[in-house]
Amino acid sequence: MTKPQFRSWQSVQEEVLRRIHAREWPPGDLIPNEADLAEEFGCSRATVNRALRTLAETGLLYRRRKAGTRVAAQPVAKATLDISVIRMDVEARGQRYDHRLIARKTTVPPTAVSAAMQSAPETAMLYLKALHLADGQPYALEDRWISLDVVPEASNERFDTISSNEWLLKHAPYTHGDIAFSAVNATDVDAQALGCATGAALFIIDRLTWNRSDAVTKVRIVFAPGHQMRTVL
Amino acid sequence: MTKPQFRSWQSVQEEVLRRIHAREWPPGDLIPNEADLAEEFGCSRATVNRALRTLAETGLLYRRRKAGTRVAAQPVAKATLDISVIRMDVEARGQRYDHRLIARKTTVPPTAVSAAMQSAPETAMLYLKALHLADGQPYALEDRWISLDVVPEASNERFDTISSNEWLLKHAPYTHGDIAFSAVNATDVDAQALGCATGAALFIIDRLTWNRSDAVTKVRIVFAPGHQMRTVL
DNA sequence: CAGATTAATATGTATATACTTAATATTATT
DNA sequence: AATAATATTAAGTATATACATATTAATCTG
Repeated sequence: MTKPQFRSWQSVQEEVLRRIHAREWPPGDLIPNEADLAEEFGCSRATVNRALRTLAETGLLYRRRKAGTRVAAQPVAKATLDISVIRMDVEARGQRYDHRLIARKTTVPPTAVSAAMQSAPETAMLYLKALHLADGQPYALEDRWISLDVVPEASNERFDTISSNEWLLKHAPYTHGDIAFSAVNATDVDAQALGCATGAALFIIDRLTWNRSDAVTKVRIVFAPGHQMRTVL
Repeated sequence: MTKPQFRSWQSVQEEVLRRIHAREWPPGDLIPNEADLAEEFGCSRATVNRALRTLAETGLLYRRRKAGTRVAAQPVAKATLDISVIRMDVEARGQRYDHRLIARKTTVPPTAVSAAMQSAPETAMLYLKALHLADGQPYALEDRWISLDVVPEASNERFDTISSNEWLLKHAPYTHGDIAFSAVNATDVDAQALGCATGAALFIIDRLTWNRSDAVTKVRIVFAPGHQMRTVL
C-alpha cells in the first residue's frame, strides 16, 4: 500500500476538513504537527502550512507556536460581507440603478456626529441626503457627513450625477473604518422617502471611515423594508 | 543611495498600502509585477506574492494571471463578522449569560421550512424556541428547526442546561451554510418574550447550515431592540 | 521549593528554484 | 481578413532549506 499523495494545498485542506467533519479529529483535539502531516501527505511542510493557515483564518483551527494546532472547540464562524457601492448591489440584482439628491448643505453637525468623527464641535461639514433607486423604486436612503478639512474638494462637487458613495471612493482614500448593522423603525421622514409606513422595521448600516487619524465620512444607509444582506459561511 | 530593504511580507504590504493611499498607485492602476517589486524591495518574489495575495483577499487589489495586478477601482470592502455562540457574545460584553427553553416539540414544520431545508414535506423535525438572557434581561429569541434524520441524537437532548446553539456545534458538524441579516417588526409573541413593544424594529439573523447535501438546522435569531452587530473594515 | 535559566519544539517566515496555468499577444494559415 | 496555432507573460504554486519566534518543558540555583 502506497501512501496517498496530496499535491496541492487545497487537497491537503480538503483532507483536513474531511477529518474534522468525520470527527476523526474532534473539536478541541490537538492534530499532528506540520512536519508529520507533510510526511503523511507526501508533500512539503510549506504546503501543509498554507492549508492549515488558511483554515485557521476561517476560525476552524486554532494555532499557536510550540503549542501546536487544535480543532476549534467552538468555531467562530466568520461571515464575510461584501460592502460595495450601492450602485453595484442594485446592478448585481439585474435592476436599473438611479439616485436622487435630496439635500446638500454645509453646516455644523450635531454633537453626536462631531464627537464620533472627533472633530472640533463648531466645524462645519458637508451634509448630503440621497435616495438610491432600483428600477425606479426606493432602495435605500443615505445620510452622510463629509469632513471638509479632510476632503476639501467635496465642496466643489454637486453629487447629482455621481453618488457621494462612489465619488468618495475615487477621491477620498481611507485606511480603516468601522461598520455597524442594526434595525430601526422608520421615522416619518424615512417613510416618506422610502414610500413605506412609519414605524416599518428597516435594516441600516452605519459606517465611519478614517484616513489615518482623520475621520473622512460618517454615513447611515437606511434600506427599504424587506432588505436582506446575505452571505455564506 | 542604497535601495530600501523590506524584509517581511508585512513591511512589503505596508509599503504597497502606503503607495495606494498616497495615490502613487491610483485606483485602477496596473502595478509592477512581482518580480520587479521583489527586485525593488530587495526581497524574494514569494514575499511580494504573500503581501499582494493578502491584499487581494481584502479586495484592495485585483489580480489575474498574465494580466497583472491592479489597484481596485471600486474596492469592495470585506467586512468580516464573527458569528459565535450567543453565550460568547454575551460574556464578551461582560454580562452574565442565561437561557430559557420556551418550547420543544417534534412536529412537521411549515412548508417554507421543509422547502428551505429540502426535506420531504411530511417529515417531522425537532422544533425549539429559547430565550437568551444577558444579566437577566432578554437578549435574543431563537427559533430553531433541527433535522432528526441528520441529527437523531437531538431527540434525547433536553436543551435546558445547554443551548441548542452550543449543543449543535459539538454534536452536528456542518460543511457550509448561508446566513442573512435583516430587520422585522416585533410580533406580539416576540414582544412578549423580549419585553418590548409590538412593532419595534428588531435585528434578525437567519441561518441555514448543511452537512454536505443535508440540511442540519434552520434558525432565526431575533435580537432585542437596539442590538448592533459591528466590525471593522 | 520558588524563581530564574536553559533547552526543546511547533509554528512562522524568508529564499531560490522550478514548474503550472490562465490569459494575452503574435504569428501562421486558410 | 478571419481563424487557428504558437509563444510569451505574470500570477499561482510546490519544494528544500534555513532561520526566527513564541511557548512550553526541563533544569539549575539560591
